[in-house]
Amino acid sequence: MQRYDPGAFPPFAVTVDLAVFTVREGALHVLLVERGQEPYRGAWALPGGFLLPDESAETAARRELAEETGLSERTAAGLHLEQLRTYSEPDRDPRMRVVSVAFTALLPDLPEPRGGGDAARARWTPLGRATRLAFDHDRILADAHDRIGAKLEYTCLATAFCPPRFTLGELRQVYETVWGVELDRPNFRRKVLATPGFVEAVEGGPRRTGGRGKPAALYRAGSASALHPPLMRPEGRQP
Amino acid sequence: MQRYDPGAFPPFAVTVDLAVFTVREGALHVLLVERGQEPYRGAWALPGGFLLPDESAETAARRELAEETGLSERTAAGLHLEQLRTYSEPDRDPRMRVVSVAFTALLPDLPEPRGGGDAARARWTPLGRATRLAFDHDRILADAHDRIGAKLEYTCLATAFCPPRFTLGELRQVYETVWGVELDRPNFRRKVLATPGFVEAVEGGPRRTGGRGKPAALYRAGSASALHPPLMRPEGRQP
DNA sequence: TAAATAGTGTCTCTAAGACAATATAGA
DNA sequence: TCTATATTGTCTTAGAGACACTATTTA
Repeated sequence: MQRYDPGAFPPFAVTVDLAVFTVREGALHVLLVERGQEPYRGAWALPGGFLLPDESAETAARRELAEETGLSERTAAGLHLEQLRTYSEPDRDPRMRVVSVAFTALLPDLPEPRGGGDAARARWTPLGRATRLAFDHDRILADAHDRIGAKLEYTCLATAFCPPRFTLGELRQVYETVWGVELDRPNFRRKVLATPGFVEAVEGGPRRTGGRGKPAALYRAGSASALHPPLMRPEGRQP
Repeated sequence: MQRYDPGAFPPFAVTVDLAVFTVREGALHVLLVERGQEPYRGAWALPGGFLLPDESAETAARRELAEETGLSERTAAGLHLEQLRTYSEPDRDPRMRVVSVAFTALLPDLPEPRGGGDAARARWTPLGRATRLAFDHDRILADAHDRIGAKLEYTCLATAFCPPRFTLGELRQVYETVWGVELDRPNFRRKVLATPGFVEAVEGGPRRTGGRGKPAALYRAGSASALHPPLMRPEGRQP
């Protein structure tokens, strides 16, 4: 920022890439698009695109998210979106310098992406099959997965995976799916309810979680954002 | 990343900004440089600069860190450097679109930056007096401070603030300085020593921490990077 | 001596983990 | 009936917080 010589700086293209996750049928899914042009034509990639001249990366990410999922921009404006990190290796795009700001977004289980334009090529893909992606998107996706796993430990973010009203069973399944572990039901319940502002009880009738079993009480996301103390995943470490 | 039209993308300048912290005399200090050109001529700013055509942001950050501190690139290569986030508001630079990838670095207490070039304008500044910085650097600095405070809780990063051999008193002062709290000495000691790989005892003679008092045993950083369970700061929350 | 820091030991309380037992649904 | 889920409750244990006490240095 010191040597200031307008016009003499090396020009870069700046893009955003989105790692958009959801939990469906007990498996973590990520939103992928099929590339229509070279390079990597026909390969799957994270959705994203170039920043417009007067957009911040956050604004561009929210716009791309709305375009790719078919959500209204108004709905997309309320979704949880968070910067992951920026990828800037000189060779990450075969034909020019492209610096990409990556974001993660967590969505409740939504219908298959509809709508015109880019969304037509978008699909929810189980994380295990989201491999051999274009560019360095395998790496971005792995980083995003690590990040959300870690964030579930010390934030209330898991509720972003749930519909507006959810059962504690559904919330627990979010943790189990993202972490790939089984959690003790009674202990999970105790921990969640003992954390002020994590969830709030909702009147309305109870609902079944898995088809069978006793119907469960409904909750909505609370006002807290951090978890103190954290809800640590079992087995200590994971790096 | 989808609509690919080489040459038709909006061009951006890409820079790195560095929030370099150290603990001296019981206070958190940050490395600042005085700007020599417009805009913000004469104002203090975080060190940083443009990416060279074949550099990643990480490489550029390490190069700038070496230039600004006067450290050899070889020494700088071993220092802890971590991406904070990317700042891309359209109006963050008054004359053109500049996207900046911000990094944090943690250094042990070093002599005043020496060496030629940019380092001549660099100074360690107590965090409380690092205000009214150029561009959006107040915001970046605040984000960086938040981040390192949080990272001390669940990583072994505090040792990056210490010299190669340090006492537990020095390590505790790092926590107390960054968090702005007092920690119980015996409990801190118990926690650190009970975490495998956090620190390792070193033979050598004991050393005084604060001038007075019983000399303390020396330790060096261990091989662990994460802290399980975390070393939470008192009073629960801080946002 | 007093003051400051290092280090040991102890007690309490919270919270996590394990797990038994009961309740209510569908197949 | 059996099975699956929800919900309540109990017991044990690890770990954090508070704090007393001793040890060793400088002023």
